[in-house]
Amino acid sequence: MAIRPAEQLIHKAAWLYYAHGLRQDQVASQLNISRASVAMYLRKARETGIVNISTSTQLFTDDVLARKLEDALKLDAVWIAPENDYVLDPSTDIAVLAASVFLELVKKGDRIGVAWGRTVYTIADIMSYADLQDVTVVQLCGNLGAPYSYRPDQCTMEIARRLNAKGLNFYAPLVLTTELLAHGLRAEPVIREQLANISNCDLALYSVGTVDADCHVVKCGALSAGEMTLLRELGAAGVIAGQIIDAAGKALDCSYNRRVISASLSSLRQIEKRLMVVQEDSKFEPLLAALAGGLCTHLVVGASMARRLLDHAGASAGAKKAS
Amino acid sequence: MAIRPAEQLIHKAAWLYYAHGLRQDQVASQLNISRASVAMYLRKARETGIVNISTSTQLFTDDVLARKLEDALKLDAVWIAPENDYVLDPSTDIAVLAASVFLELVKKGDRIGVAWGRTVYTIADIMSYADLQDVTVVQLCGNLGAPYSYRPDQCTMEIARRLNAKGLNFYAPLVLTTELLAHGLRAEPVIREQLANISNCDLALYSVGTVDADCHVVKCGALSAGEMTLLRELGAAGVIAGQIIDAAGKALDCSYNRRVISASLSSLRQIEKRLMVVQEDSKFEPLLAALAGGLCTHLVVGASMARRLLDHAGASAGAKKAS
DNA sequence: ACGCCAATTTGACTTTTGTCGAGAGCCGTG
DNA sequence: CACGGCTCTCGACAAAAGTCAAATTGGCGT
Repeated sequence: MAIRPAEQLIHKAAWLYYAHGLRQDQVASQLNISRASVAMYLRKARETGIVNISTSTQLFTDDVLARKLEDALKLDAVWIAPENDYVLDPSTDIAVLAASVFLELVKKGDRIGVAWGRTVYTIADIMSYADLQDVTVVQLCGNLGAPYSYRPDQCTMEIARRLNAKGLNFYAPLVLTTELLAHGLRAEPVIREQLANISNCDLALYSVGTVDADCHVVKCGALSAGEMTLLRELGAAGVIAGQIIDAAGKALDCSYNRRVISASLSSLRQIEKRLMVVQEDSKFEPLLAALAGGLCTHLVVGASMARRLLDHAGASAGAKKAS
Repeated sequence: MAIRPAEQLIHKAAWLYYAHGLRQDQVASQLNISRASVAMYLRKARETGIVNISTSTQLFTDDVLARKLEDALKLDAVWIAPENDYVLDPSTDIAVLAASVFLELVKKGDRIGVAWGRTVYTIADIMSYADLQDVTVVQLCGNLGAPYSYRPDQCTMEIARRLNAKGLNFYAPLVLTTELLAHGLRAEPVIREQLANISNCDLALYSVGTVDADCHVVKCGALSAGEMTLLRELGAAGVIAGQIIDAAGKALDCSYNRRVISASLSSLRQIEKRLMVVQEDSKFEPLLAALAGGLCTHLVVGASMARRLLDHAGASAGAKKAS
């Protein structure tokens, strides 16, 4: 192995600056380079993850609203991203928070299941680097050949890369044309093994999808808008790991679900920590469905969604009491 | 436990600054406090560990180890050859690394002192070619007529050849039979000049030798095994450029050292960059002696040796603190 | 061997951050 | 209710960090 002077220098600069607390000009004279170069190296160090800066997310769990939601929804932990007027896109806030939360939840040696979607990919994209030994990131559901940049395998690999973990991909289409074919494919050893191992995960990361005519699964071509309309009439309430669930959080009894290659809801429920992240307020009903189905133990949402959830929980509790 | 408002502010400031990348003045206006307060909160956040800044550990194990060693041993630079399970001979790795380090340290117009030994010769042997004008390679110690392939003059000439540099040899025996003769030879103009010029070197390359019964100097016939045993009882701890040093890195007061024609330790210490390369783990004690004697500013070792050195440094630091 | 291109490094400049003393608010006490 | 003693906050200045065009270096093709 040839030594990489650049990386060597970056590392030395980062070490002296962050671990030793030297100033940049001191680092510069130590390494016989200009201070400007030191500044550049330090930026690279931050970008490449040679140094990690992480902040505690305690603030967001200590929120009164978060506590109330934990109680109301019987969740292990809830984080609420505050609404900030200075940020253009509140959903970014949620993703940033989710990334931090995710990193806090990951432990050495964990096996992590990752689903797919814009939310998950956004989280992966802003997640800071870490090096967690023996962590394995597994893909929870099949792929779609769609021209989307956030394919399941990409989400998995990107997160694995950021954590310096092992990525375990799973190359099957998310949905097949016939149930028979899906059944056969699920029986394939390489697929079966992957699916069987999902319940051994320690942590899952997913969002929930809507069931609109222009929702994610439709855009990806897994379903046509017409089929989706039909499914909604049958009770479709949300999408979890590529599967349609009803308002109770159960897998909808439909041909589509039977043609999907993905982690079963029951295996997902066996994962100890199920981190659900919801960015858009429009996902209220799908989220309720996922919560009803016990598909979530840890939740990251925005403040407005949190309030809606709490109102809803309060209202239904009140209704129950009244009845 | 509800956190106190002050702590809440610290968390918020830390979050906005570190996770969101806002500037301090933006954080200040967001929280309706002055920027000065923000700066103070951020310091508190770092001090109390609400934000964590860490340099990557697993991913750059060897680099981190090197930085720690630099700190512990007060060296200018340390390089650590990683341990690869797939390489049969780890010492080759060290030599390869040492050769590139050496080439990096050489500057135009430098004068380089080269000692001798298997390590140095191995380095010379695998060193890639370079064209360094005005570089002069000088021999640090006298020759031995032994049938070894790595005589001091060979090491010097080989390195000079590789660098396309001028080699300055020095034809005197390493050790003479009487102190008087050694004294006389050292006074010879041609020898004296060479020795006097050693402190003008910019870079030195050497390893350290052991003081076993079958060590290098014994094998070369400079000393008999019996003499070496005696010397070890007198405190011999290692061999540098043909001279015996004690555990403190000082030249051992003995007849042998007085009969040696070599660069004095004090002249070696005047060389700005002293690159020491140690391949064998068995050279631990000799290396400690050389380090104690300040005979090394740049160090290339293997990972296991590095760990031993760090353990030792940590232990002695602990002992000092305890006493 | 030569000159050209890309990448790196630098010095000078701007912006951002750290620090310090002054002052404002708060609370228990006389 | 006025008064110290206390902490917290602010404004202004000094120090440090970030940035960018220009210069240098090193590699590569002719």
